Amino acid sequence: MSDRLTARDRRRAIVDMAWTDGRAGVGQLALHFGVTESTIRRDLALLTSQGQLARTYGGAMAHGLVFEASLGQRSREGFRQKQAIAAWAAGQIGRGETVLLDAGTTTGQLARELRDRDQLTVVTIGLTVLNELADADGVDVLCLGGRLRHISQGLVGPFAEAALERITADRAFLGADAVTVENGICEANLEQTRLKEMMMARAERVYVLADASKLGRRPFHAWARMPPSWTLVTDDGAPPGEVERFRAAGVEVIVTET
Amino acid sequence: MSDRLTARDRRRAIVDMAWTDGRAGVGQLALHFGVTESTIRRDLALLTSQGQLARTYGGAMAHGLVFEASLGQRSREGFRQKQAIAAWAAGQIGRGETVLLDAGTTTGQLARELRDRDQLTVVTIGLTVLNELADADGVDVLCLGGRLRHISQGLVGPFAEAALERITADRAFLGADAVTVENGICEANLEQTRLKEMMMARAERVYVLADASKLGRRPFHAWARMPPSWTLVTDDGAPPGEVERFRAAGVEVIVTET
DNA sequence: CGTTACTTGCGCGTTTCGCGCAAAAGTGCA
DNA sequence: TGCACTTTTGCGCGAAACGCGCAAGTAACG
Repeated sequence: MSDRLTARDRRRAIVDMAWTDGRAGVGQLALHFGVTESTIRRDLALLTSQGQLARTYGGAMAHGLVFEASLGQRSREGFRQKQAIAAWAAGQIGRGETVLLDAGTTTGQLARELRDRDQLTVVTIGLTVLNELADADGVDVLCLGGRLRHISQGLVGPFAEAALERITADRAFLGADAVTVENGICEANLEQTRLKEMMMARAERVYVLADASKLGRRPFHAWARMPPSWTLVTDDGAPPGEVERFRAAGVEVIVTET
Repeated sequence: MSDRLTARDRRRAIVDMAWTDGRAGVGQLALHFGVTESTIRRDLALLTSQGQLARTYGGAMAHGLVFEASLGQRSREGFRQKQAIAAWAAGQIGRGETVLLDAGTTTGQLARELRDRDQLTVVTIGLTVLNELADADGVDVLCLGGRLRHISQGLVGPFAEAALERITADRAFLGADAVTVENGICEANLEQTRLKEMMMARAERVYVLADASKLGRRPFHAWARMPPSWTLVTDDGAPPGEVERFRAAGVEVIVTET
């Protein structure tokens, strides 16, 4: 404080302070560095535009990375639908059960619903799921491991497959890029579909969580074969005809109300 | 929008919108719900006090869980030190290498330094590391899997151990609850120390990242045996005598300047 | 039906913000 | 060293956002 720092150093120090204390006030910072509040405001504006801080009234706060990453990009659309689907799914899970959770925003929502449970074991390959349950002391969380797919924030590959062979679950909740009556779950590549097939094989009951926008689409050409019996959970934006076709094919379909 | 919602519903909707869009403005919300900005401000104040939102200038944003979890509790103290240690460690890592990263805040910082790298493989059991690298497209990230320890945000157990047997790394960077000259790394239980021993065995070079506060303490009674040669990275808050004792014992010691 | 608790809109004074401008400090080059 | 150029800083001012109190309106409950 005795001598003035350069602008860059001061800005880095501001970020540090915000990270350390969680929050830093304009006046407090101005006093600390011996500069005007204007200067601090300019710094905060710059740092905010760089995404290093989040501006608050009268100061700034640090904001985590995961937030931007996992939420900002994808779960923008269809939050309500996913929320409704997740809520229904959470209702199916009883005490003492072991459930298998796929990667994805919907399963992330489901994990969020499970945060306050206890006597529950969650096995997952999803980073969003892990984060939601990071502080859920009552929930036993098992991560299968694997290579991280940055796009889907999920783990795939041999580690996950090897670990899967060593566990079973009461229920498996899977996401999907798309679902059709004829072929089942569609994903970007075979590595993912193989993993999903294995997850389905290791669970007594299989649920596919897919909001209405996922039904009937065929964006890719990798498909996971479905077990004899499974449940599709979607929202009331699903075309009734499409729902009927699934039911006619022997699939149990749950339509949640948003 | 045609009809007015109840206050509680509106507040829940606000939280949803903030989660979905990442951020919601006061004016925008007021318009959306057909109420005054005052009302919105009151809602935001309430929701903020409940910890559901973070207030910003002119609106509010959802604040992730990770923030509260990883920052709020632990990395408060010693941020600068950990930062310096992590920066030095990052400097050791070259292109094309495979590095093993332990769980912990310091290794999380190290991961942060590696976000912009490419041609780099990171193998880890730390949730903080995964989160830092979730969007690092250039970095191959492998997660070993295991049971999640909520306290340390790290994975332990058979899955991690089994996966470790199938890989090796150029360097391993480990955290520690404490380090002593006589016994090496101290942790809360044997499960963790065993995992650390295995990680050390699978890497060519071993670095222990421990800020000054960790040196010489003995908070627990589980110890990991150290390899013949390893490097201790600490900060300049370390007592010179302590540093000398490590050096006398044949340990390479790096003292970073904060 | 009356009481109670809650919610909402409005007005007001206060705090904070952002921007423009000119002085000061730092940077690079001959 | 001296000079031109860029960056940074302080200050003033109008605009925006904020919190608070009050009165009217609305839902909850016995």
